[in-house]
Amino acid sequence: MLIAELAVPEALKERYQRSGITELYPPQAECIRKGLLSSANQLVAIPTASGKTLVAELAMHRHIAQGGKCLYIVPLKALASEKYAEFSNKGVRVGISTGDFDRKDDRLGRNDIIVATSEKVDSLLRNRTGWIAEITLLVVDEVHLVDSPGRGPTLEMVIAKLRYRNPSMQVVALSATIGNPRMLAGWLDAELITSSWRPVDLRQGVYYDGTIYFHDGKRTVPVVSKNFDDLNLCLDTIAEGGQCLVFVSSRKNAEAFAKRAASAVKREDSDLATLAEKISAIAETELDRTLAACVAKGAAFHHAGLRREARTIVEEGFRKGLIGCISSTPTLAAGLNLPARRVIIRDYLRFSAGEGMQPIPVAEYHQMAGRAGRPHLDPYGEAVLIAKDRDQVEELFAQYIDAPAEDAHSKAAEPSALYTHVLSLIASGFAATRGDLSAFMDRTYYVHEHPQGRLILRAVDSALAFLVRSEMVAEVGEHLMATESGSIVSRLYIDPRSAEMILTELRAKECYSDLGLLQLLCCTPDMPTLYVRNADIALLDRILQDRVDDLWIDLPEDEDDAEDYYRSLKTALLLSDWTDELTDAKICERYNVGPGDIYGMVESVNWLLHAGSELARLFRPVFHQQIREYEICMKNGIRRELLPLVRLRGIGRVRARRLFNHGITSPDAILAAGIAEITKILGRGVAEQVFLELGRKSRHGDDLPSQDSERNNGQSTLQRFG
DNA sequence: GGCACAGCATTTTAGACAGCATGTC
DNA sequence: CTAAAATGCTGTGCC
Repeated sequence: MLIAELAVPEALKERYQRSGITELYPPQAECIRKGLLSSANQLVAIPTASGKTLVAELAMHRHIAQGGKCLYIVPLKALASEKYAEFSNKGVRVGISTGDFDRKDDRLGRNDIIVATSEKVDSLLRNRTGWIAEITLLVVDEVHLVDSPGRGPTLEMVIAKLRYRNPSMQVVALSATIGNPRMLAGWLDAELITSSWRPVDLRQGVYYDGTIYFHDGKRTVPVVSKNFDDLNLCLDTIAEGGQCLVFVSSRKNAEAFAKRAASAVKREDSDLATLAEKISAIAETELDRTLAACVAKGAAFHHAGLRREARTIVEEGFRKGLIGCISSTPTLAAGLNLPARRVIIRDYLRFSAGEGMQPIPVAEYHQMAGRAGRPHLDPYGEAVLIAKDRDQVEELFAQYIDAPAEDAHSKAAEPSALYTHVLSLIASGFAATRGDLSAFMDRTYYVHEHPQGRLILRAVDSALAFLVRSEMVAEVGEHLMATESGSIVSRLYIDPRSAEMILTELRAKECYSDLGLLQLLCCTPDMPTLYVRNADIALLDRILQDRVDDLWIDLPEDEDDAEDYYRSLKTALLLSDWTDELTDAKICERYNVGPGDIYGMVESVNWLLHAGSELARLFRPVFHQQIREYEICMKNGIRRELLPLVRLRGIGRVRARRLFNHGITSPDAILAAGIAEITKILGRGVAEQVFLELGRKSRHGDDLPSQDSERNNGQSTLQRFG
């Protein structure tokens, strides 16, 4: 089917034709034939990289041409950015909304396409964002993730909510291949499009003892390294002029492989040197330096311990063809689209808490294998599993290559998932009685899969009981309504169980303590916590003794709960070190984490600190100011004494500390010191900027105490420059 | 006594969404 | 509980 024949705007067709796209791929053509452009709901379950985005784009542009508005839901922030860039500059207005980026909500609504994560959409629904009602086309990328235990229920509820609000909205759901696409399509009232067609030939095989075995033949891999088969596979691809992606099971493995690959590849190249220099320039920790050293020789590793900048540099270096191979944890499997000639799935077993080593799901294998072969650039793609012995060759073929994809089952009946969703249904007007709640549940994938829906109704009941008990929902006769705290908790987007913990502790504590608050937040189900090593326990016990007065939560009686307790304590200590201005390098060493982990944890706790300060504002006002201030400390990684300084534009962690150590502790002191003195400390550009701002503030009379500062608890004049 | 190191025992182990209001070195 | 690599520990041999 030709692009030119399609009922979509001419401008879009011309754009495609200019970039060489003249004909649809077979699965795309099938979507058109099955009514994509005449508002039929569709579930498109086809392999990665076989043109799903184009299907969505065609449908979106058709809606926009008719005055409609499109919402594109993705599972990851990185994917949101990728899609945002992809849809932009094609003659329509595109917006993005994730926790990171947000063009203010009302402005956001002016776009034709809005790309957002599922949680963000849920949050927008909870805040009753007006433009949601204008959505005429919903695109859900990676719908099969309704199956994921943690976040699947949110996606499921968001889809159900949107369809409830906009009954005539078209739904286009994009999915990886799954075992039960018919079931999922049934839920969505969607036409099903399945296919195994791929634009680039994908050869899947198993390596054993110098040979890759394919269904239709084999390929000998030259032996370069005596001991390392994985390395030989990698070098083979590079020698052939391709690039290689190696999936391994742990960060340590990823680093170890990259080091080995680096010394084997040893490519010397000025572009590589520049790239390595870029990493060195931002390097603060040992991890960054190791990465720089590997990149200089043409190999890299990739995992969530890396800071974002470092990850981006690696991804770009690979995309440009400079880096020959990346060894990666699953970060790259699910995230960005970063194809390579050959993908090596080296570790198909991965540790899972409580279950030991588990084989990765078939779906994940496909996701990794699907990265093989860059359209228009590689003649073919190869995905290779590595067998440990001869028998395993057959096993791996059966277990992965020839295995059917897993079914996607709803996880919405998981009791832990429903607290937040039941509250949100009541607080944002989807349900006003128990009957409404159960009627709404009928619209879920869970009930579509289990028509009786017993389990989910029981989970709804127990969630509701909790919400009533903790006074977030009030039940008056038949009527269910969110209380003030319930409605705030729903909008803050934290788990009601977290909110309940925070509220009880805030109300119970006589004295405020930064560490106590951190510890509390880290005990919350919304906070990811650090792994506790054996050697940590002694250290943590000592802290437990030394800082009894600061801590808010006691070691639980039950020994089974001790691990979680230590985990949250360790996490709280890391964050406390961050606001104590320890360097990244020091924190990484002390807690055995990467800089990326620090960033992630600070981000999570910031969100909870914000929630905590909002809850305190209403229910424990004496603590409010202090929590708000500590929130700023956490954001900047500073002690309280620097608070007055970071209020200034252009002054962050480092500059504030430099000023403070020169005895300049407040904006007033800056003015008093004079521009010459400040120039000596911060340099001319920054000093001028600071004085410009100070001048502007006083002209506007902004240096008078603001209304807020009456609640100031004796903490100096923080509000002055707000 | 001190130290290098083989060889055995123990330890450790992936990822990432949300609020808010805009800018670090 | 399952694996495998990294790390820790012990004991030996050597000077």
